[in-house]
Amino acid sequence: MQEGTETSSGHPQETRPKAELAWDVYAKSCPTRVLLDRIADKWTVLLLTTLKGGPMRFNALKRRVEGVSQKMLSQTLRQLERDGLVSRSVEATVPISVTYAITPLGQTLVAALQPMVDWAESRMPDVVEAQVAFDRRASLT
Amino acid sequence: MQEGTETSSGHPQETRPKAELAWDVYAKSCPTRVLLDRIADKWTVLLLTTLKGGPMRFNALKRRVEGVSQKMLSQTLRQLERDGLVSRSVEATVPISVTYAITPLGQTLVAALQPMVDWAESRMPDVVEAQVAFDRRASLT
DNA sequence: CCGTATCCCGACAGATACTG
DNA sequence: CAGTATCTGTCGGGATACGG
Repeated sequence: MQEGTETSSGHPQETRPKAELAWDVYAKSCPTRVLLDRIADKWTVLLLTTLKGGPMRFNALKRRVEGVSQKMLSQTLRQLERDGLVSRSVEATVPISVTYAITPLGQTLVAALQPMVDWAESRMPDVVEAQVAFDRRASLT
Repeated sequence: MQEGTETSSGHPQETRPKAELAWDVYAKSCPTRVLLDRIADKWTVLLLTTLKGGPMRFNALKRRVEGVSQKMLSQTLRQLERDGLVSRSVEATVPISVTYAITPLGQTLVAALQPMVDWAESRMPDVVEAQVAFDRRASLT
């Protein structure tokens, strides 16, 4: 396994064994970074919001999200399970079936993310407008 | 320039010219992904919250954030400026001086991000606890 | 059906050196 | 001081194939 296995580091691309300060990103205790690394994950939010609608099986999720590879799906789900945001239950049917569900903790996260989503929906036009203006200015240089 | 130059695509790693559906990540209009790509950016939130405390010069920011390279700093700042979240003003002093400040729009984003930050601070212990439990279970396999 | 293991490429961060 | 240019290594993550 190549990625997503670090136990508690939190620095995705730490490649400096020499420095003793090891650039603790901003302050001594900045839990924001840790959370951010999770949210930054391409599929985390998508899966969490999807599971908010109710428990789902692996392949159902795969179909619903559509674009996620098996690798990323299982990888992300395991991450989420490890973080206690999603629960995994196995039923010993003939072809084994696994169901994923959002946990209460996961629900609180989704709720906390809502203002961000709302912001995106209401303010994104402003951002796009700003981008267009910026690009126009840049292009006529 | 190699990265962060795409004008309106929004898909960071689109490498499939064949498919006509081109996996629009989840739904037809999902501004969440666009915003997420911005927030996922390693330094965006950090810079935004730093600038919330008041305007700053380039090197001042570089010192304050500590860990960011010139490249990533200038790159991220330009992104933020393009998105209309940060403003850039140049004073023609002898050694030129440039000041960055957060815009009103940027402030609304920071505000919208606050619940997420609060969540991180209050619930992160739960997450860490879940991780420890998960890893214990995994290790004794 | 539910994953894990392997291969491989492109994106992107960091370091360094140079310019206005 | 405020950047840009380039080079390089590392890692995310898609495709594929295989195991329980």
